[in-house]
Amino acid sequence: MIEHDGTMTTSPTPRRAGRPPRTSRAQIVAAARKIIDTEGWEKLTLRRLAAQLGIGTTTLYHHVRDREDLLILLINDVVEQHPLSDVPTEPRDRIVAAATTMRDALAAAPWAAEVLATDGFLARVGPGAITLVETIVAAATEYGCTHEQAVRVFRSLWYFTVGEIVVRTRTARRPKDFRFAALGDLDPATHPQLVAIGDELWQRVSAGDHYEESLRAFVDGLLAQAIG
Amino acid sequence: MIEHDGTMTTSPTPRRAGRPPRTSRAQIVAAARKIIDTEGWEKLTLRRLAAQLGIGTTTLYHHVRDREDLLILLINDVVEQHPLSDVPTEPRDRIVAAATTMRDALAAAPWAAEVLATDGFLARVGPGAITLVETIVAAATEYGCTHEQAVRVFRSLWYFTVGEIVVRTRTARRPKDFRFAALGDLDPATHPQLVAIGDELWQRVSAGDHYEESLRAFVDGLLAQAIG
DNA sequence: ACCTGAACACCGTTCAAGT
DNA sequence: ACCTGAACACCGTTCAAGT
Repeated sequence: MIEHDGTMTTSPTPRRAGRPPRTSRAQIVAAARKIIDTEGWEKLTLRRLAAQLGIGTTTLYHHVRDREDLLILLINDVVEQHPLSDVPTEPRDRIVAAATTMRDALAAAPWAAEVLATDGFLARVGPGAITLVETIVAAATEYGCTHEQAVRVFRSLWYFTVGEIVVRTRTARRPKDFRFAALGDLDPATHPQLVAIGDELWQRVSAGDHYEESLRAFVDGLLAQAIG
Repeated sequence: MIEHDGTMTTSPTPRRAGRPPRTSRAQIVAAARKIIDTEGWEKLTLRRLAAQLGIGTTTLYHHVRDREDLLILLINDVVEQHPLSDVPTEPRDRIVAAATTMRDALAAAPWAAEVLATDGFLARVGPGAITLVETIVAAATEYGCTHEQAVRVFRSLWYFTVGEIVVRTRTARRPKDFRFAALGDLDPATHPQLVAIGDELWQRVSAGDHYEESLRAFVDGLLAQAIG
């Protein structure tokens, strides 16, 4: 059956009776990562993955519930590889560090945007991600938030992070000759500021990474609103 | 050919020579909305849409570039139906009003989450959405932001809004018996705050709509960071 | 207990041809 | 200029059967 605890079935520990498995979840994750790295994540299908593993497609269904389960498995793998290091003592900085770690892990998984837009994601996150949630909630509480306020702080930052990842992923895939829009072609009478800004500045700002700076503004705003 | 200006081909205005079209973009949008409303948005495929219109599937490709183009067409339609009303005079409130309008329009389009996670979205938004962008950027400028800061303010709020929509959509589709996670089952030694919060409070806070409140905190934080 | 091929029920998109 | 059916090249998932 499916081990949701991530147990590797190649473990030498004696298991339930029956035919021993030839395929482990660890092997599946490794093969999936190989496909993603060499062919691109869009090419990751259950059929290809089975072929890569040299097994029948339907065999995969003994190890993952469905395609979504596979993607979440991969996300948890990536999060596990991005541990929170150098935890700051100041609660405010700790929130920023934990959220930035979440962002960096998701940014390293180009398929995150698709997973985040599907059902039941938060229900299946692994221990690594849960620890980041605890870190943020605990820091907010330490700062003086009630439990309810702390949960709201987490959710707000989670929305911001998910949005940044979704938009970032889309932008990265964008063809080179892409232009946000012809801002210069807009009517200056109705859109004076966008015309004044122009395509060049817009694109330059969009290309920059201002996640942490905006995150800090958000944290400050949320904590000020909660504590006063 | 494809009219990206949204011109209805049923218009009585004389058009380029040739066989007159039997299908208009307006008809396509109407048929798509009917499928979404009656069968659910997941059932909206090009094949079904063509069947609904009583035309061949391939005929659709004369009116929309591809599936993504269709979805963006639908988004623009929804945004057009959610105009920004009662524009506040105070810049800060104007930003909040414009962002909330964006959110409300996207929340009314259950397929928005998928579109937002695909390529080239911002490049194809219609006039209604562009006006909301101008409103936010202009208000930030009026408050004292430079153009660069104003663009950053918009992008930050856009991330937050996209994330809220993506997470909200997923949560809405979630089966009734869903539980975020068994927070009570976590080890109190490693996750004391999450255990203390518990499933009941977490779910209650998650179910609530705190978009505008958090948005206001974000706007305050961003403007304070920019202006000091 | 684990693995399998065949089959089911679909997709989006392209192409050459019709009116 | 507009419309079309057939075909291409796939999908995820289920099922009954094998070892």
